[in-house]
Amino acid sequence: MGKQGRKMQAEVLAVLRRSGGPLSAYDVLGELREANPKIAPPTIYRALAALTERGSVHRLESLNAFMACKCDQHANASILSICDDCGSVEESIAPDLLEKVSIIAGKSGFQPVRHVIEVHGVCASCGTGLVPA
Amino acid sequence: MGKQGRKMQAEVLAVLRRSGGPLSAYDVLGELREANPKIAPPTIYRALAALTERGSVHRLESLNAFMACKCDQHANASILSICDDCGSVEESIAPDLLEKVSIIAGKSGFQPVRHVIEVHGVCASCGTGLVPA
DNA sequence: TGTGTTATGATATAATATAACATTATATCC
DNA sequence: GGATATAATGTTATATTATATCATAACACA
Repeated sequence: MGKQGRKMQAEVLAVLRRSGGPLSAYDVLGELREANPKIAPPTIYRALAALTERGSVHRLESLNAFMACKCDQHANASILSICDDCGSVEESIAPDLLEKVSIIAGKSGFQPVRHVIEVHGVCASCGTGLVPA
Repeated sequence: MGKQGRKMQAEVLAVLRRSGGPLSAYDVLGELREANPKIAPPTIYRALAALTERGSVHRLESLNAFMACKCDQHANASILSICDDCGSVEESIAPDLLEKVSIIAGKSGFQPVRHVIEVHGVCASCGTGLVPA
């Protein structure tokens, strides 16, 4: 992979961590271009692909965005709860649930490889007061 | 909504049904342009939005594609099993699983509104022979 | 060192999606 | 019916997301 690749990955990860929330690839690109205006999209996408593969970064498929993994225990896929009001995202780990999904998906011989579980809704702080008795 | 909107939705749905599998919005656009070359992307996206809202069509977030619902019982979100080899997609219905997902996502007060559950892997026919004893 | 392999850089462009506004159809009121 | 408001649709343009392609550079190792 080479040093430069790792360095770029570290920089991309740093940007995502600083942000705390999901960023588009072009958001990341924009930030890194402040230091180095010559960076091109494929560079970012390559770094994101490596980070995603490794589990340090999650891709939010329903948002076309990326986020640093917060749980530091990413053997398993996460359940991502996305607040449509404020854009915040929470991660939940639930290996048994993944297994249930796999079983259902696998009913007719399908072999699961990767799980995408995203839940859109309203987070606790945005939802306060919205639920009458 | 008007007659023309409904007609367009019917045509889009027909294209998706004929295909059987997932199509991108631009695939649909291409097909419909054979009959009417002047159709523009927003027309397709509006029809797809209406169909998706109604549940007749599923959006595959991890594929940026759309597919006619096959189960004709779409009160609940589906679990979509996507074969990365042949591109075929299977739908499964599992309301109890959705509820479990909701419970997990809802732990810290999050209120789920929409579930995205997609499983990538290899379908039965593509996987044949790949699993040694 | 030479040679094959893999990673990176750079350019361009493809693919996906929506903003913005003009136009047309539909409803409503008088 | 005609005037006016409302909402749906058409049209143009452009924004956003992602990748193909090929050139170049680093590396592995005989």
